[in-house]
Amino acid sequence: MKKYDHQEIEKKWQNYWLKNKTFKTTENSNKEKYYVLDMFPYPSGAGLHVGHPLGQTATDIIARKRRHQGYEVLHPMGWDAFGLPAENYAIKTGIHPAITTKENSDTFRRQIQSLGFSYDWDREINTTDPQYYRWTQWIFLQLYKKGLAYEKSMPMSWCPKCKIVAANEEVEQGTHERCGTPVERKHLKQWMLRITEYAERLLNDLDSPNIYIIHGWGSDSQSNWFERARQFLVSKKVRVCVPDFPHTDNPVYKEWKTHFESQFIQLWSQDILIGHSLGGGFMLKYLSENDIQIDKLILVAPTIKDYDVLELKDFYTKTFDYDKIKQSAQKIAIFASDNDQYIPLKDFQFLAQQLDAELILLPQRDHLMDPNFPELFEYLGDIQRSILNWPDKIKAMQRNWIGKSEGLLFTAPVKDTNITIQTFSAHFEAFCSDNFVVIAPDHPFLETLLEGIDNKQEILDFCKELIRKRMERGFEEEKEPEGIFTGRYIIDPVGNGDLPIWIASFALADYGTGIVKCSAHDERDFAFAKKYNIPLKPVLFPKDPEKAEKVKNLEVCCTDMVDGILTEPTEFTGKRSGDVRQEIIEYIEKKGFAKRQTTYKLRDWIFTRQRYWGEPIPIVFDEKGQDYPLDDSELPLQLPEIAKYEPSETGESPLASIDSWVNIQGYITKQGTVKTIQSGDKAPKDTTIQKFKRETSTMPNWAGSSWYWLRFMDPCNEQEFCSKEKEKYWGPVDLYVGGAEHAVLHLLYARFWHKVLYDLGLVSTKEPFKKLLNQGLILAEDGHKMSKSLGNVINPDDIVKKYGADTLRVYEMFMGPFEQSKAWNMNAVEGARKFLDRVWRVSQKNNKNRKKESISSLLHQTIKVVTEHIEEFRFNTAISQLMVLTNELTAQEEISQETLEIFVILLSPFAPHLAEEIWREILGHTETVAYEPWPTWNPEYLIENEVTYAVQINGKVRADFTTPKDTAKEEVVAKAKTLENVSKYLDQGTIIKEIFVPEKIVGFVVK
RNA sequence: GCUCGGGUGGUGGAAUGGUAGACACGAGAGACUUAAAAUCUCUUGCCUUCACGGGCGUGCGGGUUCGAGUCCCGCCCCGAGCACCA
Repeated sequence: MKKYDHQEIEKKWQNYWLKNKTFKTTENSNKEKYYVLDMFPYPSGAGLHVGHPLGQTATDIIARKRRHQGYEVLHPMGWDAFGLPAENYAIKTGIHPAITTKENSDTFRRQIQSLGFSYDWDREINTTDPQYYRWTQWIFLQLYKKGLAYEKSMPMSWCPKCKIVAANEEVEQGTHERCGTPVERKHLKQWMLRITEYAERLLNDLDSPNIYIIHGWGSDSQSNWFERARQFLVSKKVRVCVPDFPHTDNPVYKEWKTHFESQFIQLWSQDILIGHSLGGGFMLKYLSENDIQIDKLILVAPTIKDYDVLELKDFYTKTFDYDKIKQSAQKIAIFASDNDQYIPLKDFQFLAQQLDAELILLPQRDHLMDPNFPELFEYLGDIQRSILNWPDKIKAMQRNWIGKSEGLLFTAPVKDTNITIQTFSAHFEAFCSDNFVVIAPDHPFLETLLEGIDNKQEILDFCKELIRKRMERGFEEEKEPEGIFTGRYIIDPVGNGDLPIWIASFALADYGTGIVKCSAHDERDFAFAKKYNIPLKPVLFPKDPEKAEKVKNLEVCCTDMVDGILTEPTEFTGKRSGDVRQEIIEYIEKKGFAKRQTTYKLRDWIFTRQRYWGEPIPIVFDEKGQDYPLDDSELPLQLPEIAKYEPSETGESPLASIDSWVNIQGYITKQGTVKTIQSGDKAPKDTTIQKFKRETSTMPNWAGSSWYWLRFMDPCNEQEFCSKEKEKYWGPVDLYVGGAEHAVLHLLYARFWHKVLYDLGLVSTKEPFKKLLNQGLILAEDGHKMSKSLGNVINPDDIVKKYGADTLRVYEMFMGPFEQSKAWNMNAVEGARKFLDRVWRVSQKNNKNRKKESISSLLHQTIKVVTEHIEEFRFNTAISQLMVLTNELTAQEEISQETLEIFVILLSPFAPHLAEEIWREILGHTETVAYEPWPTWNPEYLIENEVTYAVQINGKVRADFTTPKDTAKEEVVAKAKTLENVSKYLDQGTIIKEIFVPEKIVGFVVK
């Protein structure tokens, strides 16, 4: 027998796949598409580590299985190659980062190819390629033109020794991690992106919508296309509700309103309302009269007046509040026909105009009642494609990061001045206790506030010291808060008198308004007040008299709001504070003390780095310092060659030192963009040649990864970043797999850019990644993280060489649940190899003439389990099922061609080289196994002829027996009673209950 | 503190409320071999029993149920992420 020579086999088929472009993606619109994407790696000098193939094997298994199942699969790979390591290496060695990047990506490509992944290498992209980053720059310009990019002077961490701006993650405890020098704060102008403008949508779209379909006059949930639409949405796993409204022939608006509201607790801002005919009219009236925020309003042949039908009079006010409706929904669409027997076309046009709605006109379709409604279903399909299927953990992290909180904004005059300040409070239940105010030491308003105070300078110096200490502390929590009195008071709008304003070390300038009203009922505020002897007035007391006494004597603060009682104002006395939140808001708002306000923790995105190795920002400044976007024809704005990679003395990017690059001549086009011009050339008519300076900062390395999944759809397009047609076909990414470390930054930035492109009409979905999964961490054998310094790093090359790529793939998939961290185990690697050895031996027992098989039940069981478990990302159990089958086949003398073929196809996603070898060399096929149809299981074969019953006495198993499958219940129970170890127990009492679970359990309850 | 996971043999891990421990690693025994490796077969949660069997077992304490690793209530521990967010 031939030996299983993994080195020979794997090399052979890898070359074959590459040479024949076996995995080249085509765009066949007859097939259903599937886009499966890995988070593309940064090609570091260290090469691939064993964590990379974990996610990549999983996506490869899915991609291969989908190809077997007849999908058109997009499965690409590329390099996120801008970034610090290559630049730092360049500073040290003088080697151009492009050279390092190329070497590293070559290594990565070789390593990835050695694992047999089925990527389409014709679509490989690299973010540092000018043909790629011209589009990164182009998208930046779209943001700029939309007003989403702006310049702002920001304090940055500056290392005086390295003369370099350090990123936050490079600063450790106030010192530069590379050289240990304390960093300084330096104000530098930075480009910012207004991600905060999208905060609400980034938050809301994490939740999936509810869709409501509202029927019209004389119909119900089963009429027209409603039931089909419901089924369609249910099949796409969208929550949908099609209520039946009362008295449909004689509808009453009030009744419908009550009924509609009974269908939901609250309409959320991601919800979608679809109304047909009178259902549309109902929605128009409802949204005119109620303050509702929804995502989409879809009106299908809506009625906008009663058309003198008596029964409908109740639904139409004289005019709808079109502005209010417009503000209720993010998007409004109207489906209508030009030959509607009830409604004239001009009414639809009028409505579309009033609502700024998209009018989708379908010729000759009457009142749109046909159950077939492909246009609407396609529209709903687009909605469905935007709904996220992400781990709760990642969603929670994003919510946390966005950090929405709703509270009250109080406005108060400052005593002895003519200025007012605003304070934000999310926990205002104890507002009667507010006794002092704190302001952040770095609050920009501080100077103004202190105007006229005697010891102003002393206070400002103290603030400086507080800020210095905060920097030094870094991410450590403060042990003891510090502060100083400003000498100012506010006149409390809610009537607590004059409250002193303190500067407090714990107050944050960039959260809320940076100023807080404080009370005795917050642990931190309480500690601060005690330290500085600020008088306190507790108003909430626990029911426990002993505890209440302690609060009264200011020994402890009471943070337990639910048990507390608000003592003033009297309206609330005797109520538990947690129950009166809403009442308090109304009370305060009514009295005009404060306004509702929502704040977010999310900050705008600092989009510039003073570095060389990044995308140049395509902005220029005229001699007055006014900024202009470069004209599209100027893209890509290429990185110039440079002699020294160090940043300049002033903290500017190294690019600033290249005069010939920075200083240019050009003119302003009619569109307000700037085109450069060679000296000596003439400017077009009506324009003048001016001097400009280029922006010298580069983009952060998150930029290139914020849209790359779109480029994979159309990687060679020179006219657009991606054609609309291709985006419509491939988008969104169906499955996205990568490390959880990107839970917030990358995934939030990517969603942000995608939404901007969506708003510009350049992509068709609101969200880029439909399903997201994070692979678990692979730890070293000792359970610690793998690291060079510990010397416990496993290099995939070594495993591939010694055991083979298929072994590595099977091992990593068999280690445990995909999303869980797990430790490497060399013995288990050998176990995976032994499994493949056994498969190899089994394959030699192939007999082409053999027909019948005695193991068809197990075979079909295996098809079912492997098929289902791959889909559920339960690769470990899928493999264990293949092992069970292999062990059974090992016991067989010979194996039929058919059985072996099925087995090989099932194995091929996991161990593609071995599967291809058996498929071609043993089973004798001439084409690749990769596109063979995936086997299906026959439920009939799953049924065993014999079943085993367990017999339980009072829930404990006492015996078991096998019997033919169809044995009647009475017979099974009777047989169970005769068993020796059962009758023994039955004799000890009387049977008070018999339990029979078909094909599983016979139980007796004996007393 | 908040959020999200998780706790099952010596180990990694399996178990739509229905025979806990599939599959694999490790360990032990045997077959083949001069021998070893490889391969194949058997055993392997703990306690008890010559054996049949019995008892105990899924972090802890309760509950629901004929029956709970699984569902409910109350805790403990571990991991990850966020955190001076008013």
